[in-house]
Amino acid sequence: MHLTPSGCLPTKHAAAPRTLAVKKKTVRVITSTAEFARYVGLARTTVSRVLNGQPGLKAKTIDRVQRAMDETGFTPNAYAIRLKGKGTATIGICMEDLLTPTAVKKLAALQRVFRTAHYTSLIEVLEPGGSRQLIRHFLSMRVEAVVFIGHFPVEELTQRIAELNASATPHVVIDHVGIPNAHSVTLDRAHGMVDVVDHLVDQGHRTFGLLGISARLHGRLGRMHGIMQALEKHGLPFAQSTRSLDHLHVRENDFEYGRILAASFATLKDRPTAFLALNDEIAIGAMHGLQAAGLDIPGDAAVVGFNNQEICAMTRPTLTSIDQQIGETIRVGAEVLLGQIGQPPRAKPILRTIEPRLIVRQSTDPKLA
Amino acid sequence: MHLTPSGCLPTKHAAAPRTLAVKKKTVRVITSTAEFARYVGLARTTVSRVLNGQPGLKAKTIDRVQRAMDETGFTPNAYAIRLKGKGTATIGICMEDLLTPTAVKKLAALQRVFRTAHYTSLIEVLEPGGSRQLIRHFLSMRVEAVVFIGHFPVEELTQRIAELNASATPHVVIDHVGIPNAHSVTLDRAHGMVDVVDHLVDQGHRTFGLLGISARLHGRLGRMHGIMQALEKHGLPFAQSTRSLDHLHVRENDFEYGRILAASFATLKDRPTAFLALNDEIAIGAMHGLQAAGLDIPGDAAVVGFNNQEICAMTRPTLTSIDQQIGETIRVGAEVLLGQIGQPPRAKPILRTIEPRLIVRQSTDPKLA
DNA sequence: CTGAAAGCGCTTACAG
DNA sequence: CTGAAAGCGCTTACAG
Repeated sequence: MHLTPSGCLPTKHAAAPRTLAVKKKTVRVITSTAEFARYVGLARTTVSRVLNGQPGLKAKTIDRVQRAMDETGFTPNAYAIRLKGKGTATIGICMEDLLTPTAVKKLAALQRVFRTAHYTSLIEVLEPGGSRQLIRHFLSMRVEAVVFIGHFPVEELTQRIAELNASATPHVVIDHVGIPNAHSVTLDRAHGMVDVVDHLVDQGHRTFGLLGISARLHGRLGRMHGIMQALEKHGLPFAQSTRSLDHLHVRENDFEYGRILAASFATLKDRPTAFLALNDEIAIGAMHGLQAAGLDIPGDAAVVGFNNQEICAMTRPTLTSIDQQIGETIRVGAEVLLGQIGQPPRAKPILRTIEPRLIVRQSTDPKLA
Repeated sequence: MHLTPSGCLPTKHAAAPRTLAVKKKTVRVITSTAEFARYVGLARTTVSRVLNGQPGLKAKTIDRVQRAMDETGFTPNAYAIRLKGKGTATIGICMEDLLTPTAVKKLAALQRVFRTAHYTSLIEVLEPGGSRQLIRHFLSMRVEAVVFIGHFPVEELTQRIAELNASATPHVVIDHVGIPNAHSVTLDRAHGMVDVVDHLVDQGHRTFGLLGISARLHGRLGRMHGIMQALEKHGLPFAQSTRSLDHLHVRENDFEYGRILAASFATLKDRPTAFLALNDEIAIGAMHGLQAAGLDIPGDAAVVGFNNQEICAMTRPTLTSIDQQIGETIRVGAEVLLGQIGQPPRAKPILRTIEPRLIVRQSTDPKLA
C-alpha cells in the first residue's frame, strides 16, 4: 500500500466521465442519486428513503426504484454515504502475511464472523516497517476496530496499539503476547508443551531435540516455559535433557529447515530420542530427514508437530501434533473486539487464554502404527 | 458481508463523539482538517496542501503540520477525500474462499503487485449466491477494477461480468475459463496433462486411475481434454485406458477423499498402474491409501499430483506434480487488469494462457528413489 | 501563506 | 410523496 504523507491513498488520474459505447450510442453511467432520481422520475429524498429501507413507502415506489437499479446498474457512492454517515461498519484486519496456513485460517474464520455481525473487513498485509502507514490508512478509513493476526516486531506493535488507544479505536491482538496495554487472545503454548512432554516421558523419552523452538519470545505462555516446567516436574535437568541445533541452519522454507536440522541431529552419537518442532512443516521435514538417515519413526525417534493441520493424518507415520483450537480462538477474539465497540475504553488490557489440545498419532506412539 | 437493498453497508450506530479520557482530562480526538488547522494555527487550505504534498510550501510549515499530526494522531477522512476525489486507487478482489492454498498464494502475490502499483486491494470472499451484492459493494466503493480468483458458478459469474462491463469497470478472471465476454488468464491444464501422460507412458504405464478429474468443466483447456489428446497420440483407447471411482465417494476433505478413492481402487483386480489426481492433497491422500493397502509407490502404482506445493518434496515417496506457475499467472493477470484502467472498454475479451510445468519426483520415477 | 467559496454525493429534518 | 436546504470533511481554484 502506498500512502501520501497524510496517510491516505494517492489519486491515480483525473476522473474521466465514465461513458460506455453500447450499440453505437454512448450511454452515460449513472453515478449519483440526483441523476438516478431524475431517471426514475422521483425525488432524491424518496430514492434515498427507498435505498435505506425506510418505512412509509408504497410498494409501487419501491418496485420502481428496484427496477431502475437493475436497468441502470446504479450503485450509490459509499464514500458519500459514509461521509455523511454514522459509522463505517468496517473492521481493519492487519495480517503478518498470507502465507502461513493457520494465520489465513484465522483470517477466514474472522472475516466470516464479522460478516455475520454486519461488518466489512478491510484486510491488509503488513510490509516490513509499514505498520504506521497501515494504521493511518485504517484510521483514515475510519475503521471501527482493528485486529492483528500474526507476529509483529514488538516495539512497532506497541506503538501502533498506543496510537489506536489514543484515537479510541478498539483492537485485539490474536496470538501475540507481551504487548503492553494490548487486548489479546493467546494460545497457552506452555500448557501445550507440558502435555507433549508428559506424553513423551510417558513413552520413555528422556532427551529432546528442539526444532525451531527457543525462549526468545513469549514468556510465561511460551513453549520454552512449558517445556522447562514439565521437565522439572519429571525431575529431568533441563540443560542435559534438551538440545537445539537452530544455530547451525538458516530458516527459509520450513519443510527444508526441518529436514536439514534432522539431518544434523542424525549425525550426533548422543542423539535425542524425541523431537519437538515449532510447527507441522518443520516436523514433516524432520521426519523426512530422519528417515532419509535410516531412522525409524517412532522406533528410533519420536516427532511432534504443532498446529495439527490436515496433512498430519496423511504423513508416514502420521504426525502427533497440537491443535490450536482456531475456532475457539476466533470466537473469543471476535467477542473481545466487538465487546469494545461503542463502549468507553478499558483501563486494563484484556488477556484471554486459549487451551490447545494434544493429538497423539503414530509419530510418537508405536501402538498406533 | 451484509448489505442493504442499495448494495451499501448498513450503519451500525449513531456516531458518538469520539472522546478519550487521558489523565483525568477529556481529550477530543480531532476528526477534521478544520479542527486540525485550528490546532496547528494554519489555514485549512494550507493544511490540505501539505497533506497532499503540493509544491510551494516552506519547510517550516510542512514540519509544523507533520509534528501536529504526530501529536494529535489526526488522519484525514478517506471518505471525504475520495468523495471529492479523482479515483479511489482501489481494486476489488473477489475470492472463492481463503482455504485453497494456491488461491491464497495468488491473492498474496496479486496484493503485492497492486500495492507496488499504488493500489489498495479490497478483498472479499464470495458467499454462495452473494455475488450480486458483492459486486454492488465493489461498485459502490468505486473500485477501479475487479479480479476474480477461484471457481464460481458460471452463470452467476457471467452475469457479474456483464454488470461490470455495463459500468465500464475493468476486470480479469484468474483461472476460470468459459465465461463469455470475460477477460481471463488461464492455466493450460490440457497441456499439463499431456506432459503427465507422456511421462507416464514413457515409464511403461498404460492404464490410468483418475482421482477427482472429470470433463464437466473447462473444455479445450481442461485436463480431460489433455488426457484424451495424449492417449490418442499414444494409440491408447480412452475408455479402456482410464478409470474413475469418483461416483463412489463424497469429496469433503481432499486428503481423505484421495485416501478413500485409493482404498477403493486397491480392491480392483484390474487396478490401473498410474493415478492422476486433481490436486496434491488428493494425491497425498491416495498415496496414503495405496500404501495402507500394501502397495509400493511407484513400483505398484505411480501417483501424480497437481499444484506442486512445497509438501510434494516431503512426502514418502516425493510426489510428482504440476507447477501452476503462479508468479507468471499473477504477473500476466495484473498486466491484463491494469492495462484496462483508463482505457476505453475492449470489444473482444482478452484470453491469456499460462503453460504449467511438470515436476517429476519419486512417485512416478523409480530411478529417483 | 490566508480566507471565503463552490462542489463531490449522500442523508435528514422540515414545510408543503 | 415532493422540494429546498443544511451539512458531512475534504479539494481546488480564486482573490488577496
